[in-house]
Amino acid sequence: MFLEQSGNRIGFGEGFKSMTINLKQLSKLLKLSPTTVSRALADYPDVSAKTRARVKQMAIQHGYQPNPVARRLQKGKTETIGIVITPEQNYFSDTFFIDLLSGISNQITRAGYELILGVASDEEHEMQSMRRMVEGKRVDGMILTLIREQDPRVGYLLDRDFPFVLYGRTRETRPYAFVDMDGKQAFEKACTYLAGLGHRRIALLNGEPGFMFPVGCREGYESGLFLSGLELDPDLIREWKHKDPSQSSYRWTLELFKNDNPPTAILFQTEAVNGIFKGLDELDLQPGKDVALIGYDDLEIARIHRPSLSVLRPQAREAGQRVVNILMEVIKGEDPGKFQEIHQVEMVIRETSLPPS
Amino acid sequence: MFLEQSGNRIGFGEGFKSMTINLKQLSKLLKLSPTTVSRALADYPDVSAKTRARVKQMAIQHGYQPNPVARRLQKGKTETIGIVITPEQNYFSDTFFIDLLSGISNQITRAGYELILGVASDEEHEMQSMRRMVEGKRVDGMILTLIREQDPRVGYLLDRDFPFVLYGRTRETRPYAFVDMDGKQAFEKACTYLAGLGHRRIALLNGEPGFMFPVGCREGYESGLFLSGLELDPDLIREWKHKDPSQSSYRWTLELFKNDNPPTAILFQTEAVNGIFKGLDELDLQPGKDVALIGYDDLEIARIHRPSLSVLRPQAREAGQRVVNILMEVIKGEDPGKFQEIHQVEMVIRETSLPPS
DNA sequence: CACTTTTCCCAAAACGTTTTGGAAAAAGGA
DNA sequence: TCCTTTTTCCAAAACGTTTTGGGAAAAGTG
Repeated sequence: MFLEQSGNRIGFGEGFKSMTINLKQLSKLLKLSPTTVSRALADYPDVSAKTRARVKQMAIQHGYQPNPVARRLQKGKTETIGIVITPEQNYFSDTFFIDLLSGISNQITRAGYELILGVASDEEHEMQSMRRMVEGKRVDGMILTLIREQDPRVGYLLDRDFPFVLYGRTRETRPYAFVDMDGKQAFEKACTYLAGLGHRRIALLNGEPGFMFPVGCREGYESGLFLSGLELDPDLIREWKHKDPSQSSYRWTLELFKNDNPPTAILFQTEAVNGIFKGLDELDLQPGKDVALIGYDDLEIARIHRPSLSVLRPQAREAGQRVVNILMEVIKGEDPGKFQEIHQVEMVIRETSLPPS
Repeated sequence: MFLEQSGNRIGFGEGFKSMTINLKQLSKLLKLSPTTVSRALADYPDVSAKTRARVKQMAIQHGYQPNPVARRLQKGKTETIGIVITPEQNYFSDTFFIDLLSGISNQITRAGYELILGVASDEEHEMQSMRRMVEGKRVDGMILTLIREQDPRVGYLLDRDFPFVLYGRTRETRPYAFVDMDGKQAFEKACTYLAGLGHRRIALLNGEPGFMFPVGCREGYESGLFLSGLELDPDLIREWKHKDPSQSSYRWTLELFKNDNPPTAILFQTEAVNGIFKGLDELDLQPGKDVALIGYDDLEIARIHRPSLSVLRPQAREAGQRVVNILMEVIKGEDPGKFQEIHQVEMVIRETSLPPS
């Protein structure tokens, strides 16, 4: 094997002894032009089957992979998708978000793209991180999560026609692409289910206003009550704080039971479950027995706890994959308004959804 | 403002109306060569202060930012760092990991680099994802977390002299760079503290063998017992399963108290706390009152729970920043063996570390 | 003034791909 | 056979930077 080393630069990793071959070297080895080699590997029809096979074999043998940076420059694409998360995002606290991320990441890899991650401490840095990606030409598209009702990020991206997909929805009249869970249908289902068991006082411990996801939950709750012929009692609705789900839901739980006519069931986001359990414990109420509970999101704690928690379970992985597939279409130039998906949420009945005692 | 549009390509985002200017256009505007503009912006001394100022002002005015892809190609660097996480990694389950990631991300951004994220479902895909980054020339360096005692990733990277830094340690004789928490010192401190309160039967509910972090915990535990003049009783040591911390720690908690001479205190990783609480509850033992508890990692549950949990608290953010700073040095060609940091862990005494009753 | 040094700028090359626009050779058709 | 079509390949340009290797003008020096 007389492999000429001469053309082998140092670089792409400094101390790292690059044992990789580039297109020019490979073409020299094959006694072909770089053009032909490139086109052979890309399955262009204007290279004969015989040489194509020869090229591919040699490419594999030498472990040739086109340098992605060079390809990106030529193609005028970064082949990169951006996402920004925030630590306060307690959303992140369990399997749900990592499942979403897992679906996103795998699908991006499958497309030969890269996922770059920003971690921002607050809303301002979140915007800043996104702008760096967009204006710095570091990504071809953005994925947004934990959407607010009025979300400046969406306006920003729409204004400059930059490709993006939301996981969630926002209040915005211009068309945009999103994948969302049908929180409304989910809470409606849970609410009618509980009413069907005989519950008449069903409370809602909802997410903090400002974010979009509690809106659907509330709609579903109200619709569920209505369908079951129950009155809406504002005293049975409370909202936990996003920055501190446990503490705030704990306080609201105590509050709910100061009611003359306390609830026999609570609907809530599973994030808030620790506070609820603590509150009930303090009130000497048994979860599932004295108070029925259904949470939104199947976090680990829901399965672990005794009694195990009945939940509404969104399919995070699948949603993540859809987000990416849609984003790829939008990047290709498809009309974002065509891609608006609302996914069903399944209900998992476990031990905390019994009839009232 | 007569901005010539002619040179403005479509590309870098397709439908996205690029309102950005490139070096050539900027230099034309300034009636200077691209060379001079580039060098002015990079503060080379061979451009006069006057033109440098003029260039910078114009660059800001037009929001010029060098195209990172082009720069990377020329510089022969990707300006990108890779990290691969696994969802099963329950490590990920709370603030600890996101804090680490936050420190990493911010420091990387500060350096003008990018963080690309892989999400792998298991060990095999973890390796595969890393190889794609390394062999595909997609990153200049790797960050590794959740290190195993025998970790094939480390050997792989050492073999090809590829820059990397571990958060954690492994069994490997060749020198490599790492940032680790002093788990040994932490558990020793916790153990002697409990012994100082009068506890004589201190149990260790440790992480699963195979990973590196439980090794230090155990060493510290043993050393703490020794320093306090206590005997090591193998019956007081158990290991929870990484894939299912809550369930396994629950079972081991019950097991520990079948002992004729049961423990009055338990040291453990906070990840396992739910199982322990559940086990104690079932045994009608009050956490903190009947059994002292100190966990490793200050997760949200530790602060929320009543009684609140005494913990050992590693500084994840700072560690993340150090990992990046070190990685930058290693990429520059510095000897990795020079960078081996062990960070102290502070102990936070809350309500579950009282003397035995 | 003549020579050297310093200051300031720039043209050209390079990074590793893909695309463009042929061109030579082979095959087909009369 | 001659012309047309098809097949197969390739040289050159382009993507947007930074670096290299000067070179002209200005400033110093004797």
